[in-house]
Amino acid sequence: MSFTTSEENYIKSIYHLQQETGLVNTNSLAAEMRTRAASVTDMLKKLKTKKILQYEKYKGFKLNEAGKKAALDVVRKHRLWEFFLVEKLKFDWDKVHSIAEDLEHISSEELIQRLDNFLGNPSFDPHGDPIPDRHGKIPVINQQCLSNIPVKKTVTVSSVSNQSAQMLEMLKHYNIALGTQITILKKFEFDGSLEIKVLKHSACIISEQVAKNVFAHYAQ
Amino acid sequence: MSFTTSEENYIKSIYHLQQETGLVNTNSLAAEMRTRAASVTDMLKKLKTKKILQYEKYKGFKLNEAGKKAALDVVRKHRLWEFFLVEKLKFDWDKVHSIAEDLEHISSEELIQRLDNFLGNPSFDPHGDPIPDRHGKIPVINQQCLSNIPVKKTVTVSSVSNQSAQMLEMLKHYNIALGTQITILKKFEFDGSLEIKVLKHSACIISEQVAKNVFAHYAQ
DNA sequence: TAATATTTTTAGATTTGTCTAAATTTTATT
DNA sequence: AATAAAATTTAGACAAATCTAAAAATATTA
Repeated sequence: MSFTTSEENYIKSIYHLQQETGLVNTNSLAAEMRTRAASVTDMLKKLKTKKILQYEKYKGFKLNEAGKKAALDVVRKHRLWEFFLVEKLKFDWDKVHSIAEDLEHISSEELIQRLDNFLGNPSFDPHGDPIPDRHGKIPVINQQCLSNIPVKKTVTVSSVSNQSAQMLEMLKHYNIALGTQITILKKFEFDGSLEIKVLKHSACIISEQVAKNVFAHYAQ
Repeated sequence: MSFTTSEENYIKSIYHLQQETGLVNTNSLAAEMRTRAASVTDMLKKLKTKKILQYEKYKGFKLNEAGKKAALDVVRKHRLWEFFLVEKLKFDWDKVHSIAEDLEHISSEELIQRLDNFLGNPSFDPHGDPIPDRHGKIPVINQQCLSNIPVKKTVTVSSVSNQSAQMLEMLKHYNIALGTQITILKKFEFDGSLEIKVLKHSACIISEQVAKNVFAHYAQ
């Protein structure tokens, strides 16, 4: 089954939302996609006739297995292109999203398989997000946000959930990047902020908001 | 000025045709694009309002300077992507055209400039076609089809004008690729066929049809 | 040059994806 | 439970890109 660019964008957004809420509702999808609820309803009918959506009027909706596979195909393409843009073309990681949004809709199995091989079959994109394989299998990593890491433990940064330019700016300031090793020194109950030691740098304090968005895992 | 994918495809085809005939007419563009004459007329009106086309009803049409620059932008993107697909992803050169047809419509100046640098600013694509620079300047090469090379001269293959799978098959058979050195041994007046010597291979005879489609230049 | 053929354009329809405004259904609140 | 509010869907419109069929303009030829 093949999909239009617009269909793929809806599929991707539904997948994203249903990861968090199970069932998705019309308004939240409209908000996510910056479109109108009426447009969402129109597309839902189309996706239902394509048999990739469980959808009953007024009841909410979610992708079925075929729909999830379709979503993972798009996610795979998106993340492989992001990896390419950062690793090969030397883009900053916060500049690649919108270009990858276009590239992800190029439909050629062989292109993506060759790109995957050319890049060395990476498991995670430049933001630390897992890259599904061609069967839709997602690599797992035992990661936790910094707030949930106990004091005195040392961990390696594996992903960042807020990928805004503002967040990137903060992380640069703290010398935090993917792969950076961090030791948790102290937790402040008052505001949830953390004192941390970034390897090769002096100790510093990060807010709870930052700590909740930076994910890390224990040494492999 | 930016263009839709459809507009870009028309612009590219008009450019291609007007290189050969100067003025382009509706039916030949419809044939080239495998669409209907009525659709062409519709698009011509649009391109005229965008001020990139000289067009008078029933009189034929051609791109003006702005239109040519737009066409060269698309050609540049197409050929850079083809180069990427062959050199980096190891596609066969006859498999890349349709994928490059999609990639060429991704619009990001920075993407293309970075891709160009990543590829080492190539001057010619895998078919030997020149890659315009970002200003629309086309590298020139003193090339001639094999039929026009005098007997006893040795030349280097620089491009192939017919890029069909069938042609590729023939060239593989003759051990001819871009960069191959060929000596013209004899011309047969009867049917225009040529006896040639491909470097490191024994002499063979190619038809006039092949000779007219293989371009070559004298040693740099 | 008058009749015929070809080319090109117009008129009107279709599909996809979107929108606004109104109607309907569901949910929340008094 | 009745009413108000919120969420969702429907109805109808629009723009882009295409198409078919018919009309208009141009070119060919007898």
